[in-house]
Amino acid sequence: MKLDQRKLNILQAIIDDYIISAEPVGSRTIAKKYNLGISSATIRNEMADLEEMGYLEQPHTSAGRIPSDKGYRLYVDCLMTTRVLSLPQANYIKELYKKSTNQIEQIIFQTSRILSTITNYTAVVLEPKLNEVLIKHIQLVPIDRRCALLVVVTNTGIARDTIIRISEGVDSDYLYRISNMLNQLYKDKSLDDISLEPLINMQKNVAKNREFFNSLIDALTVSIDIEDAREVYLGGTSNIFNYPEYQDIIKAKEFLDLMEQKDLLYRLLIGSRGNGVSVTIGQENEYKELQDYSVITATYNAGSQPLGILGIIGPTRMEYSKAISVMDFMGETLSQYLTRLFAKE
Amino acid sequence: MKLDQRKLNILQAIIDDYIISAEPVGSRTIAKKYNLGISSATIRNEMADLEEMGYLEQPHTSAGRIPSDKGYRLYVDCLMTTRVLSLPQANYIKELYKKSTNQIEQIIFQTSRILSTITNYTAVVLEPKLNEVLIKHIQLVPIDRRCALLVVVTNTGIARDTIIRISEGVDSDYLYRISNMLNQLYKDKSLDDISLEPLINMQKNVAKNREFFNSLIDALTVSIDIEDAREVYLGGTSNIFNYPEYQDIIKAKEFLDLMEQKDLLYRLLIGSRGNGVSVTIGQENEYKELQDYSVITATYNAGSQPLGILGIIGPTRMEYSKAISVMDFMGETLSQYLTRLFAKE
DNA sequence: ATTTAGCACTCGCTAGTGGAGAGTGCTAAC
DNA sequence: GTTAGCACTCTCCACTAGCGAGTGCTAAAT
Repeated sequence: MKLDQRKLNILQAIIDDYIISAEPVGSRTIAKKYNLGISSATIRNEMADLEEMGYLEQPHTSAGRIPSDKGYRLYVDCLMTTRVLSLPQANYIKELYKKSTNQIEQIIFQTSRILSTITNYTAVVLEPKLNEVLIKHIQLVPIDRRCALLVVVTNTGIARDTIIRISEGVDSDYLYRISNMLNQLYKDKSLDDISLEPLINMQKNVAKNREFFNSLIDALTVSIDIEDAREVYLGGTSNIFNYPEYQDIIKAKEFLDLMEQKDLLYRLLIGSRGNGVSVTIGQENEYKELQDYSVITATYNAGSQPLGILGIIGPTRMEYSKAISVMDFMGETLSQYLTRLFAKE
Repeated sequence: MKLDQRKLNILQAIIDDYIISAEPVGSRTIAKKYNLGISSATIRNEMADLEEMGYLEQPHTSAGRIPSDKGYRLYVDCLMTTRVLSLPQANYIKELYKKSTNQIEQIIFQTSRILSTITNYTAVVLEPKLNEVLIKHIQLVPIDRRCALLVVVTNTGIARDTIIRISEGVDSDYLYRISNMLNQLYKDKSLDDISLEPLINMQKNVAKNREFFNSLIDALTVSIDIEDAREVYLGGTSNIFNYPEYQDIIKAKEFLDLMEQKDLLYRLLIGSRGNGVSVTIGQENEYKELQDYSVITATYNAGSQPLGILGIIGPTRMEYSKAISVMDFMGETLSQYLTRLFAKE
């Protein structure tokens, strides 16, 4: 069977309609609302064909048709009318960003809120990470007699701090000397090729302060495991309730439980292919738990350096056209913002 | 009318039963299940009295009674049998803490998860803050030619970082000198009595690098506004769905929207009275949005220094006895953990 | 050879009905 | 003061009937 233009028109009409109404679409609706110049009977025949080809589904006999994941895919790739964000909307977003501080976490948090508010879906935003994270500075800061803070600053603008306990003989002078040494050892080194060996050797040679070194090595190990610490920011989890397909309390709970699994969200975002905007529809998702949803992701960067990923999660019956344009714009805007922040010159 | 012992016994039985069943409790149920030695008819009379006194409510004629907020209050203050956590449960919690790192945020996050898992309610945990937050260290770290990071470390073990843009003439040597100066100015000062004046003067006197100083002053202002940045950690938001009174999708959405208002949760926790465990039932809550829920909070500290607050939010029909014992234990355990971490000697 | 009108049939949704069950309040007896 | 008995109330559930939307098929029209 061939997918001729008429079938495509009908499919488009059905999906457009279903996205708005959330009700199975019947042949008469299409015939009346969309002037395709054919009768409902003809549309009925075509719809039967489209179902056979896998683009439509019927919830039960004598109901209208709803799009399948395959149908949505075709729609997203070929059928939908692509939009550009309206100027007022674009300005609105930019305006919101102006209120941000320069704290990276603040900006990312803000982004998740803006995204969920504007799209009405649940937003997930991954904290930035450079491909090559370099250590810019390491410092041991004495807090009181028995504890100190190890602060590691990277070129992504993120500082991590870990408490370490210190033993009797360690004073702030000593900490200062160790800080200097750590800087010499690790400054401008990539997180990936940091070796703890020099520290371990040192521990062996210096008989005293053994406990302190243990603590230090532990803390450093934790601190440089940046990947582990990339926070995922969530916004608008309750938005899912706006959609009739998730009025069911069981489904709602399922969704919320998913959203609390930070590692799942992390893998979801990380796994999104390529640069720019990417759409994953229902069963296309590699995670079973998410195969009832559609996910749209977009990358953001500083200059040409990819930094992180933002995404929205909603029902497969998503307003793809609007959502994609928003994601595109947000990725772009955030990139601009961060590029300016990190500007090399 | 007098609240004699028999009335109290009946009230206790009703509340105990209702907390488990979530169904209005009838006189026959009480007569059969709890051996009070009186017939259902007598209980009926007493129940009518208790209703008149405001301790019970009737959803509709010919239904059983449910406790009012006032009833729960009496229950919590006088009637319920107080429990202590069983040893296995206590050990279980301690075991979970052993997996934590020494990163404060990690510990607090962990706490919110443990709390929500064990109680089956939604947990909120406020990041620590000392009464007197002292700056232990300030450092400007060059990231690249045009931007640097201002890192402020406090004695609470929290580092905050803010990006600042730097102008042409500023090199890492210069940043280093400024860092030293900042440390001299602000080290061991309380956040409350930090004055930006010296910096502003400096900016006036040093004609060049005006832009850099602007940026620095802004960043410092943001960094020392610690109160603004106290993160509230949430756990188990979906737990609310476990309870029949929140099966309604509209109520559920309301709840989730509340939980996204970090500032509300912040004020809720901060406003909890006194030291130790505190229970707020329904309408007792000063925030209208939360008058359908009960909140139990507990403080945690390091030594004698109060640090922060943890809380759980659930239906007014809460397992107060169990919840209170868990909160008590968790506050204690977290305090011990942090006390050891910050131990002065 | 398509396209369309007509029609019988299917299925979900809704409103209405009628017990069953749980619980109350009252009265009168204990 | 307590209790048994009873009439009454109200919710909940299952059942039914009818409506409406939509389909697929057939036969006529283009």
